[in-house]
Amino acid sequence: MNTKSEEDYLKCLYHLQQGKKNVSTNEIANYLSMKPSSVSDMLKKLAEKKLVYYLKYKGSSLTKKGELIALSVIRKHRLWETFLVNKLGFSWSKVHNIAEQLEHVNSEELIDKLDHFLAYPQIDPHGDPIPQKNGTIAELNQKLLSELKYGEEGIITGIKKGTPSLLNFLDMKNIKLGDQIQLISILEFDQSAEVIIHEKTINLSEKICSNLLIETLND
Amino acid sequence: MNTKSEEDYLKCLYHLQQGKKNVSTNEIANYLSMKPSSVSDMLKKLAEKKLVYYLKYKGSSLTKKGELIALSVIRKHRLWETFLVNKLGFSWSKVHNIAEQLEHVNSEELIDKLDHFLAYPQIDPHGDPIPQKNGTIAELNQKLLSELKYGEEGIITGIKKGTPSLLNFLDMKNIKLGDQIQLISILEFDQSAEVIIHEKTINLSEKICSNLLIETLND
DNA sequence: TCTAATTTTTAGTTATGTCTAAAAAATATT
DNA sequence: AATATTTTTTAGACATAACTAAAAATTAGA
Repeated sequence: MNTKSEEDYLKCLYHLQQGKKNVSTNEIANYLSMKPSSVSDMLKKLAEKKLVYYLKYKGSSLTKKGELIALSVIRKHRLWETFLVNKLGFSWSKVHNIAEQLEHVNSEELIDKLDHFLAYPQIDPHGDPIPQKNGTIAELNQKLLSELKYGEEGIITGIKKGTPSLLNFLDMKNIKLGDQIQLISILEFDQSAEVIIHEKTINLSEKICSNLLIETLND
Repeated sequence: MNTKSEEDYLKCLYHLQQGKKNVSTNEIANYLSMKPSSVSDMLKKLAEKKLVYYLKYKGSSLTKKGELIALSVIRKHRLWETFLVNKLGFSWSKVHNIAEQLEHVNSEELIDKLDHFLAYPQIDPHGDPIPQKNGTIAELNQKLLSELKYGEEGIITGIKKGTPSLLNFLDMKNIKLGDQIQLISILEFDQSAEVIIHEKTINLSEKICSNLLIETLND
């Protein structure tokens, strides 16, 4: 088993590594709010355990083994966030710190059963994909609501241009980040959209559709 | 905040202290699988934090402050066990180790919301009472099924004389430790009992009723 | 290319929480 | 009551994971 600290480093490396070959010691220190010297020590240790590639002064990256551990921690984090929002009624924005603790609870059976209880969710309430048990993870795929295909669904993850009037409108309709939304059709005469949200069909104007960012899954 | 280690000592002290004034260093060491020297060190530290009373060579006991922390940890432990069994479908006997980890997750809001989600349970799946938020805790109150009042309910927590044939019978009926049971009435002619279990009414013979231990709550 | 600035590592320190071994106190035995 | 046994504490060591300060390597600038 790995310590909480090791898991935090692996997860951090996973996030910082996206699209790069190597991550610098300073970047990690900055991300984790630690001193570079502490990071050097830990990288040496993780390299000995064959969880990261590490060349002095040249940065580090995850090995396959390290990546799988990082993904399993991220999986746990995102499943717990889904639980906190969907089952306990937490708001989107308050779950991160709690999930940071829960992600280090160690029991494979617990995570399997939680996954089942949540009906095998694919995306967490922030719209991030949940890694599967085998380590596969769907790619992020953010589009405007107006760009969805008919029938396609996803999670509202952002607002392109957040004018107060738009935010007010969303607030009034009780539409929040993290809500699931499905596009039914776009009406030809005004480009407004029929969507299903909160299990009801409503109509959203073209202006709204071209400002809501939706996270969909690749098949 | 307190460390996981401190919380473990406080909880241990709470359990060992039941009915006694003082707990010896060796008892604690034995319970926690640690060396007495380690326990001495920690007791000194907890005494400084005013969580335990501690007189060298004379044993230790919880202060009011320490007791409240112990109760809050036990509350978390038992709520999580209830969640694991009732919501995730774990068996009674496999939840302890997982709850030992979950009980140290630190978020008052999380526990409040979990309590609500579980519909404010009073007893955990082992039949132990769940401390309330304010630190009150119901007394243990184990009786034979045959001793319950009509309408009284509780949780099956043990078997007085576990003959194989009784265990087989319970197995066949799918009656397990941790199941909720309510006594409806006892029939006069053979002392057999009408009970509700698993939301169905069934009849149990006198022999069974005088061998099943039921944990009830005091009002 | 040679120095200056930046990044990274090493060396040594600290706090937590465990351990072993030895000393001290309390309890039990004769 | 004096000694033996048991319990408990103290003293010193170790691992983990952070830190500071200084040294070394790398990168950037003139």
